[in-house]
Formats: sequence, C-alpha cells, structure tokens
Amino acid sequence: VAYWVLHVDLDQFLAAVEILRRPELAGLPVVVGGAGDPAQRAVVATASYPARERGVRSGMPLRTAARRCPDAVFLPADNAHYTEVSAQVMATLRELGDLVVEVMGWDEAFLGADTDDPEALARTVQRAVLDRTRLHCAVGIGDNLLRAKLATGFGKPAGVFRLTAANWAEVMGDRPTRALWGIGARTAATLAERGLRTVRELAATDPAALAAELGPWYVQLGRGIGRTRVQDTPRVARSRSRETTFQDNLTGCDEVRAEVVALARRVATDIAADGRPAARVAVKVRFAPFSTSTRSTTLDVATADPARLEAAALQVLERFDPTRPVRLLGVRAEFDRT
DNA sequence: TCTGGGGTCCTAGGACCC
DNA sequence: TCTGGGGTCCTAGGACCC
Repeated sequence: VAYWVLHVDLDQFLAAVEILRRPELAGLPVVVGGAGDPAQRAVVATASYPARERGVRSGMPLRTAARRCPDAVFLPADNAHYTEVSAQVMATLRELGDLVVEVMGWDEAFLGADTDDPEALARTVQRAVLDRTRLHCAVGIGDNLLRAKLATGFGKPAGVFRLTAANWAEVMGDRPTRALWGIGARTAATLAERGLRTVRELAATDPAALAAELGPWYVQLGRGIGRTRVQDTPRVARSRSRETTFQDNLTGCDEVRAEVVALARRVATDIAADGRPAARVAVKVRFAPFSTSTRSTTLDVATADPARLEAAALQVLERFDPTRPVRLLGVRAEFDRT
C-alpha cells in the first residue's frame, strides 16, 4: 500500500463560517477583518468568492476593499468562534481513523495515509467535513507535503487535485517562482535578478551556483522536492506575543508606556496558561509611517511573573527613540528551547 | 493599495571565552 | 607586544506563512 500526503484547505474559511451564522449573506461579497469597519486601520482576513471577483484580496487594507467593492458586507473577525469551528474540523479529520493529522492553522491540515486510492480518501474527507461542519474544503494530493499543498490551489473550490513528480513539470514549470510555497515577493525578485523567473528555470539551476546568497534548497523547491512524512507530534510553542496597531498614532511617552504594560500583562496571562516561564522578552515598535524595529533582552531567570515581565518590557522600551509617533506596539515572550 | 495579528525559521555580526 | 582560530551565546532583522 502506498503512502500519500493530503492537504485539506477550507474554502473561504472565515467568510464561510460567518455565512453559516447568517445564511442571508450567501452569494454576497463578504469581507471579514479587523472590527468590520472599513474606516479603521485593519486588513482583510478573508473575502468571500463574490468579493474576490471584485478584486478584494486577503491582506488588503479594508479601506481599499471598500473602494473596490462598496456594497460588500464588512464583518468583524470573531477569532474565538473560528478557533472553535476549526477545532471541530480538526477533530473530524482525526476521527477518520487510520491517518496522521498535522494542523497548519485554522483552516489547513496535512494528512498522511496508507492508501491505494487517495482520491477516494479525499472525497471521504470532504464528505465528513461537510456533514459535521457544513463547510466545504479542497483537497490536494501529493507524494510530499510541498506538492500536496500546491495541489490544493488547483482543487479550489471544493475539488481534488493530484500533484506528483509525474506531472510537476507540466503543471508548475511555466509558473512564476512566487507560486512556490516558501518563496515570497522578495526572494522571487532576487531570483528574477539572476534571470530565474519560472519554476522550470529554477529547477534547472545548478544548486551550487545559487548557494552563495540564497541557499541551494531553492533549487530543490523548484523541483518539487520536500518533506514526505506527515508528523502529528504536537509542536511546542517557541514564543507568545501580543501586538496592537493604534487607530491614531501614540505621541505621548506615558501613553506608550501604559500600552506596553497592558500588552506585557496580556502576554503574562497567556504564558501562565501555557504553564511555561519566559526566558526572553522582546518589544516591537512600529513608528509612523511604517518603520518597524524590535529590541529584546534575555532575563536573568526565566519567569512568568507579570510584574517582572512588565518591568523587563519597560526596560527594553527605553532603548527606542521616545520622540517619534508610534503606530504599533508589541510584546513577545520567548521560551527556552528545550 | 497608506499597509493586522500571531507565529516560525534563518542569518549574521559582535561579545566573550579558551 | 598588535597577534590565530574555533566555539557559543546574544541580539537584530529579514523573510515567509496563515
């Protein structure tokens, strides 16, 4: 029996969940993000397919989305609810039995299974998720995680697609390197400077030639090579953070300090729930208009004590320029790697 | 297009030590 | 006196992903 990797990805997850609560929104352009107010500083978390047809994309400022699609329904993100629904989806996948589940986020998971009919398994997965949660998903099938993940994109919405070594070059060869999982805008631009624009061109490159600045693994990416076994060992968190973008930039020192204290307390509450002490504390500041930097410190002794975390965060904060207007503040606790 | 929030991993330079 | 080389930790930042 062969081992297959399946990648399950829910269709327009946040929008779909909201439409279940408000069926009258079905078929309409729905945009979920921030507080649901396009006048505020926030971005699109998920847009429904009708909204996407009007040019709305994830990560786009709500303001822009409203300009492109003025009649869209804007809804606030209800993260607690999405976490709950996501848990139902993942439980459904685990209950399918003889397979390994690796959760990749609210709306995504890899499955590893021994089967000679991965398409049949994919349909079983879709049926089970739909029956239990009334949500549709696409399923990608691959001979490794990278190919399964990329296959899902061709299966959307609600379909199934298989991508393996056999059809890799045919399906992916002419696509831009940016289409690969792990190549973003910056790396794609760097590759383009070297004349490497398509997946095929990247795959044909001598890995050693790329090694100096970029690393030879990008060539492997271009060839569709990646991890082959799905892992269900739960990942131990490396850090916990909280951050806030202010609707109006903060200009007063006292105000900034008060916000850092509030964030540090939230982080302290989070890590107390985790039951792990922080070994390092980092403070992130985004100055207006949009320049971000981070400063951090290693604590003498790891601690979850809110007062100590607060004090550490305030101490790190002093290393920033106090005169510049602040757009965002963040506090992060890092755990010891054990 | 005036750009969220929560994460992960990697790199690289400097400090410090032997 | 002006000089090696290796190893590790700390810190900042880049890049990417959902």
